[in-house]
Amino acid sequence: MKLTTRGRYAVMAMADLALFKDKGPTSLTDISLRQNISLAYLEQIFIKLKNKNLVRSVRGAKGGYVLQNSPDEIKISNIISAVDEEIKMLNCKKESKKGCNNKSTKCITHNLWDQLDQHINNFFEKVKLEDLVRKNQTLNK
Amino acid sequence: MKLTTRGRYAVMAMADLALFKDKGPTSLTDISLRQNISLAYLEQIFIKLKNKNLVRSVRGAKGGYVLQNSPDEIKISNIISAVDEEIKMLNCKKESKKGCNNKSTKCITHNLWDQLDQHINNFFEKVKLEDLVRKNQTLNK
DNA sequence: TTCAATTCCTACTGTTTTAGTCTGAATTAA
DNA sequence: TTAATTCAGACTAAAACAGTAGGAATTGAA
Repeated sequence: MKLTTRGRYAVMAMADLALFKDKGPTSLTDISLRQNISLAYLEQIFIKLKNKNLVRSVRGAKGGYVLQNSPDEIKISNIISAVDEEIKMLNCKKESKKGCNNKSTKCITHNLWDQLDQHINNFFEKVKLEDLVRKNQTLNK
Repeated sequence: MKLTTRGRYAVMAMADLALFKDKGPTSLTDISLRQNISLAYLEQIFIKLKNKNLVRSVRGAKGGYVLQNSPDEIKISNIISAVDEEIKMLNCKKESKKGCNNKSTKCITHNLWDQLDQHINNFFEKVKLEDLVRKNQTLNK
């Protein structure tokens, strides 16, 4: 799991979409203004979200994007991996090509990174878009 | 917690040091050969480890580096943060300067990243250098 | 005393990633 | 027809990353 601001923007945008999901398609212009993210950058991000079937697009005037599933079905992990590609953050690629088999001193840290990666993935697997939106609403009270 | 190969190299090198700690100072040349990390790069990394008092240096011929504490007292988190500087991986800096107070939609993801960061820190807090070395030894059986 | 092994110090560099920008085309509601 | 939108792809500035290079200082051993 790679973690960049692009991933964070994606989560913010999807949360925004969730908040306004009852008002028809949400345009990127709106999200751009509300979340203060450059429109052109959002466009790039949404192409990826669309390709991964997380959102559906409505073209033309009054168009925008709509969530493909309900917020309680969308995992944060899906959003992040949609825009940030790679799942593994630090792996043993080099060593594994040279025959890393978990038995050499070189790969003494192999398991450690593996476990951490599982940890992070697990964390984002548990959190749904719905959780963020709910949290935001209570915070706004 | 930022996670790069530099941090991983640092952990590998420290683990190597732990494995050979009974044989006097370990030279970077040795570590370089055993762990297959460039000597010059190791030098840079060890300057930082030394500045953070994780290792002690012995200059001159037959010199090298020695762990400052016993492996069961050295947390992985200390090693990584020593060489990778930053603790926070993704924060709300921009927004916080503009008055992010956890109440705005903009910072809807604020808590999420905070929690994740705690998660990761917590993970590396629990693991000690000793754990890696022990694991390596059993794996070598 | 000399030499080789070592740490120490600092500057430089090539590559990749990141976070965008820019331009323009296609689509469609009003 | 027009304005609002998505779609597409090339381009770019800056930073980070991983590593190189060159040499100075220190010190154990021959």
